[in-house]
Parts: sequence; C-alpha cells; structure tokens
Amino acid sequence: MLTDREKEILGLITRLTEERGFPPTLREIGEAAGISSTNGVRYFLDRLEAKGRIRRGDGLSRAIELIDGPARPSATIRLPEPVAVPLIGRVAAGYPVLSDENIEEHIMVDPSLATPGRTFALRVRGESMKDAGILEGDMVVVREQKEARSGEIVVAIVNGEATVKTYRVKRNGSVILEPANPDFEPIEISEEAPLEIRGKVIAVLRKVG
Amino acid sequence: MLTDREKEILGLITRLTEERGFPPTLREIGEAAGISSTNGVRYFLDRLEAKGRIRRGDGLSRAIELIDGPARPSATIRLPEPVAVPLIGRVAAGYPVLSDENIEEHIMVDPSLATPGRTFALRVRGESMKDAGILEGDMVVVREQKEARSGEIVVAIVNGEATVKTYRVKRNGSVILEPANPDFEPIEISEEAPLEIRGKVIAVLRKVG
DNA sequence: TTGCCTACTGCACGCCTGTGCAGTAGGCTT
DNA sequence: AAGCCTACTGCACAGGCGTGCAGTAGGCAA
Repeated sequence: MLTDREKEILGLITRLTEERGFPPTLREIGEAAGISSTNGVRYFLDRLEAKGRIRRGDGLSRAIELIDGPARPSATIRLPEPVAVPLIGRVAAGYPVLSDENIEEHIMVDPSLATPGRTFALRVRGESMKDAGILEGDMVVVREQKEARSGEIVVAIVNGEATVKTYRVKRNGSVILEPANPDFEPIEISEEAPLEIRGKVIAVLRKVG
Repeated sequence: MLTDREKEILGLITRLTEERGFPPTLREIGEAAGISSTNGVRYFLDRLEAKGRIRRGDGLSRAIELIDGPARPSATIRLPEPVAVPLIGRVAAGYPVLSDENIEEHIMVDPSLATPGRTFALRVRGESMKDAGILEGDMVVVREQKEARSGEIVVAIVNGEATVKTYRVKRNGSVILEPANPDFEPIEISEEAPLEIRGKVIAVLRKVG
C-alpha cells in the first residue's frame, strides 16, 4: 500500500508528533527526512492524505492529523521492543513468585534493562539499600534465579520475610545479606534462618516528584 | 490552583485538540473563548504554562502541548502502552536539546514513569547526586521545561556545562544548584554564572550488574 | 486611595508556513 | 525511444501566526 519512503515519512511524522505533543511543519519534516524542499515534503503529504493515512487542514500550519493505521507506522524507525514485566504484590515464602494471582499489573521496560522471560518487578519497602541507590518506593526488576554470586543484589526470603540485599559470601564460607545503609545490620544466614534466593536485581526504576 | 476562566480555557484547548487532532492557534482559541485579542489568549497560555498544565514551543505555531494530554484513542488492552523517549548524547549550551542530530537512540519507558511529549533521557555522569539515589551511569528521564520549583531535581547548564542538581530558591531569593553528596559544593547562581534550566527529572532508570 | 491581581483590547512587526509554479533525474514498462 | 511513476530541488509569494508594547477596567485588600 505505502512505498518504503512513504512509510518512513509517516513514521517520522508520528515520532515527531509523539515526542513534542504537536505535529511538525513541512520544513521540520523535511529536515528530519533529509528533504530540502518543502515541496518534496508536500509531495509525500499529498500522497499520505490520498491514501487515507493522514488528514490535513487547508493552509493551516502543523495541521496534520494522524489517522491510526492498522499497525504502528513506526516500523521503519528502529524503536526497541519493550518487555512486559509483571509487577508482583508480595514475595512470600513457599509460594512461587510468578504465579498468576500474584501479578497485579505489568510494566513496560526497555529491553536494555530487562530480558523477556523469567523476570518480575516489585516495589521496594524500606531504606536498607539507600546507599546503593535503591530507595523506598523504587521498583526493582528481578531476574528469577535460585542462586547468586557474591556481591550481587538479590531478592531473598529470610525468616519468612522478603528482602532486597547484597548477597555476600565471606572468606570463611559464611553467608550474609548485607544492607547498603549504616543504620541497618547485616543478616547472617544460619541453619535457623535459612536463605531462599528468589532472584537477582537487574534494574531499578524510580518515579521522581 | 486554576481560576475558573483558566479551567475554561484549558478545557477549550483540550477539546479543540481532540476534535481536530492538532492544537489550535492563539486566534482559534480566542474565537472559541470569545477573546478578540491574541494577547488576551497569550495571557492565559502564559498562566497555564507557569502552572505546569501546558508547555509551549517558543515562536512556533500551534506549539501547545497538553501535559495531562488529551486522552489518546488508544485501544487499551491489558498491557500499558510504552512511551518512546529519545536518549540524547549531550546537553550543550545554546543548543536545543531535542534536535535530531542529538538523538542517539530511543528507550522505551512505562507510561507511569513518563508522559509522551517533550521528554528526553540522558545518562548521568558523576556522583554528585548519589544521596538522592542517582548514580553514575544511571539514565534520567527529563521533561523539557525552562523553569522549575524549589526542591525539584533539574537538568541545567551553568558555566557552559550540563549538570543534574536540586534546584533551590533560598529565603533571600538567591538560587543554588544543590548536589546530594557531601563531597560536592552547591553551585551558586550569579550574573557571571547564569542558570539555564533544560528540564526536570521525572524518573531514574538503572541497569544493575 | 493606592496598589495589586485578573482579565482582557488594539495594533504593528516580522518571521513562519503552506502554496503555486517550474523543473530534474532515475527506474520501469511498453 | 517514449511515457509514466517515484522522488525530489528551487524560488517567490501571501497570509498565518506569535510577539512586543501600550493601555483599560473591575474587584479586593491594606
């Protein structure tokens, strides 16, 4: 239906509109597409309008209305494919983390921060990892795994309670969960307080303000 | 927060934008609101921008972006629609942040963390905001704006250099950019070192490990 | 009554922006 | 070789459109 170049131009218009909140002018499209003449751009707008992908206001500036096509027209600009990560309510002992009843909603995460698959997100409670830049209310993206290497930040269950801490194996072989805040004490793992690693923190997301 | 008339004007702009797919001009708003002078309209736009309900492009026609944008007719499925945010390379003085050559790539962000529109992301250099949970290498999502309220974390240019700091207006009216790390000194704003605010940090993203 | 805030009018200026018209060049088909 | 489609360049032009500056009028608080 659309030629490659037409798709490209339509994608550009969509991107510019989304980024700025209002549609671009002919010259702005031209600059983005590498077309120096406003009429080169107009040629494409006429075409896109004839093909029903946009509507235009006569003589008005920026009067480009996008008519949503069946698919996202942005296929030509390489937008990364986001990953849907389930946001879970609680990490409880015994229960599998990724069970359906446990999933409240999904958040979309850039693929550079999370891989699809056995990944979940949860909201951090408490200030115990403050000095690692993980604050109360932050969301952490966690890759589900049962083991970890020393120094990695993990989600684990000790004493029936879920917690986010740095996993550390000491020289003498003893294991501790280390907070990143001098106000908190490390948790020593013993036979009375066994460790259940649920996953490893791979990203932190925070809404500011 | 808004006066009755301000609400009315904002509602008008929202309605016009939704009806036509692109924002109105000053004169179109005036006609709809019964204001004969473009400056009557401009008065309200200045107010709405100062109150953070819209953002405007300098000197550009129809460059009105609604902050709590018009409800886009998105087929709301169970997954949230991610927002594409351009990741920019450098924030230089005098240069518009959101120019095409400046955009390296896009990252996808959950809509709860960023609204579509004039938003960009950049990578943080330095440890000066460590205690605010913003570490070296983190990506911050920034809403482009030229002013800020005291206490907000901003991206600004002082002495030709881009920086992320807390914007603070003191009792005596003097302005400082405050780091969140005792190893760094606050930057005092003076006539020799003027302040150029580029935007406000609205989210922090970090890849761990 | 002085001042400040809200809510405008009126007008000139000048860049921004879409339009009209003329033309070019490569690729493909006939 | 002619013709048509895609994909543009270049330039002049008129009016759209935001901006600057000057001014007005009512309400309300000190």
